[in-house]
Amino acid sequence: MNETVAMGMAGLTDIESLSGSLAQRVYQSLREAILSLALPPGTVLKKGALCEQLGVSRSPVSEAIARLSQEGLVDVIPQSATRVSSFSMEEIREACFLREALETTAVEKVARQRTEEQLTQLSRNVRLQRLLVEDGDFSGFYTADEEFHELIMEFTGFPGVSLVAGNVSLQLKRARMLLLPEEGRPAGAVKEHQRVLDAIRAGDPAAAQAAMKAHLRQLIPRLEPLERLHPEYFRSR
Amino acid sequence: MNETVAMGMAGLTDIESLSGSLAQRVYQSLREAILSLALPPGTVLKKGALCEQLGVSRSPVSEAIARLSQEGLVDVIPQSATRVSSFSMEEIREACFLREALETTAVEKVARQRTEEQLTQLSRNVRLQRLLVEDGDFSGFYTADEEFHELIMEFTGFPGVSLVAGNVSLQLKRARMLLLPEEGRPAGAVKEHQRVLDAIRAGDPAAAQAAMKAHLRQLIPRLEPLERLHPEYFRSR
DNA sequence: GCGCACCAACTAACATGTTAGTTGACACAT
DNA sequence: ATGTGTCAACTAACATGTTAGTTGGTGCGC
Repeated sequence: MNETVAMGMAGLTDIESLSGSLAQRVYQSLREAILSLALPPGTVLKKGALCEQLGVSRSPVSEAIARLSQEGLVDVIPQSATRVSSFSMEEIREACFLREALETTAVEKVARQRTEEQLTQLSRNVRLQRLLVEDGDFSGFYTADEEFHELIMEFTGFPGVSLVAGNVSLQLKRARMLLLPEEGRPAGAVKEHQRVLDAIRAGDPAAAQAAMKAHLRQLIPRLEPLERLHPEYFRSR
Repeated sequence: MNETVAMGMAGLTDIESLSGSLAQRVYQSLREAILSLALPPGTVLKKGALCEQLGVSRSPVSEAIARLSQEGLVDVIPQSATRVSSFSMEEIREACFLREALETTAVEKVARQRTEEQLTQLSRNVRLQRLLVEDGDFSGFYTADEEFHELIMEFTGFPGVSLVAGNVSLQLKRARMLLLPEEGRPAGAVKEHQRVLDAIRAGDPAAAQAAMKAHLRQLIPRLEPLERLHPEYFRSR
C-alpha cells in the first residue's frame, strides 16, 4: 500500500548499488543501516525477512551477520534470535580509550617524520574545516573532521592503523549520531585541530600527542549525558 | 598405512575437544594450527578436504574461514582457492606499532590507578619469570611473559584492550614461533619487565610508558633477520 | 487465581544441492 | 618451439533443504 512495504521494513540501502560479493554487499548495507541508527539498538534481525527484502538467500546474509556479530554491532542469541546491539557507556569509554591510544601514538610518530606534502594536506583540510564551520555546514564539517584524523593515521605509513581505529570506534561512530550540534563546539574542534597541526609542523612529538589527547578527551563528557537522554538505546550487555 | 592418513593431512586439533558451536570449534582448530605454523604460510586450504578431515559440512568451515580471512590469517582468492597468508615484514612492523600504541597507553593508565592487589599480582608474575628463567624453562617463561602483558591490559579496567591487542598481534604471535631462544634474552626481558613494574609501583606514568616502549622495541630487531632466514614464509601481500 | 509441564511455532545452526568463475592443460595455429 | 584459444576439472559462492534448540502460549493440576 505504501512505499514502506515496497522497500521492506527498514531503510536498507539497496545492495544493487554496491560492489563485491553478495555477502560483502549485504554486510555493507546492514552495517550502514546500523551505524546510521536506521536500525536502532534492539531491532531484531530475522534472516528470513532480510533474505526476502534483499532478494538473496540465507548464505550471504549469514556471513554478513557473523561479521557484524564479531564487530559487536549485533548480538546473536544462539538458536533464537539476533538483534542490533545496545549501547553501553562502558563500551563507549573503552572505545575512547582505544582510539586515544591509537591516535596519540600515530600523531606522535607523524610529528617526527612529517613531510612537506603531508603538512600541506593537513593544512588544507583544517582551512576547509574553518570554511565549513563559517558556512554552518555541519555535515560537511563532520566529514572533514573525520578526514583530518584519517589523514594523520595514514601518514604513519601503516595502512592498518586507520582500519583498526575504524573497527575499534564503531560504537563511538554510532553514538555520535545521537549528538546534537552544540553551539560553538565545531569552532572549538577546529582550534584543537589547528593546535595538533601546529605541533606536527613544529616537529614536536610530545606537544602533538598532548594536543591530540586534549582534543579527543572532549568527546566523553559530551557522550556521557546520552545514557539518560536516550535510555532506550542503552543498557544490558 | 601411517597415522598421517588417519589424522588427515595436517595437525588439526580434533574439534571434539573444543566447546561452542561447530563453526567456533572449526575456527579455533584452524587458528591454532596456523599460529603454531602446523599449517605454514602458503598452505592451500580446501573446503572439501577440511570437511572430510573434521567430519563436518561446509557451512561451519566456510564461517571459520571467513573469520580467519577477516583477521588476515588466510587469503581467499575468490572462486579459486584459499591459502594460509604469508608473512610480510611491513605487516609485522605495523603490528609492533599497534601493539606499542595499545600497551604503552595501557601501562600509562595502570601506573596512575594501580591498586595494591594489582601490584602484588604483577610482582608475583615477575618473580615467577625469574624462577623460570633460572630453571631454563623457556616455554614456561614465554607463558609468564604473555601473562605479564595480559595483566597490565586487564588492569586498565577495559576487557576489550587485550582482545584488540591479541587480534592486532596475530601476525606477531605467528612470527615469534620462528624465533630461536637467544642467549641472555629471557633474562634481559625479565629485567625490562621489572623496570616497568617499578615505574608502575612508583606511580610514574611517563616512566612506565618509557620502560614499556623500551621493552617492546627489543622485538623488531630480533624479527628483522627472519625475512632472510625463512624467505619461504615471506613475500607478497 | 496460580504455578508448572507440555506443545506448537519459530529461529539459528548445520547439511547438502547448484551455479558460476577460475585455472591449468592440451590441441592447434603460427 | 611458441603463443593462443578452447575446454574440462576444480573451487568458492550461492541457494535450499533439514535439524535441533529456544520461546511463548495453553491447558492442566493445584
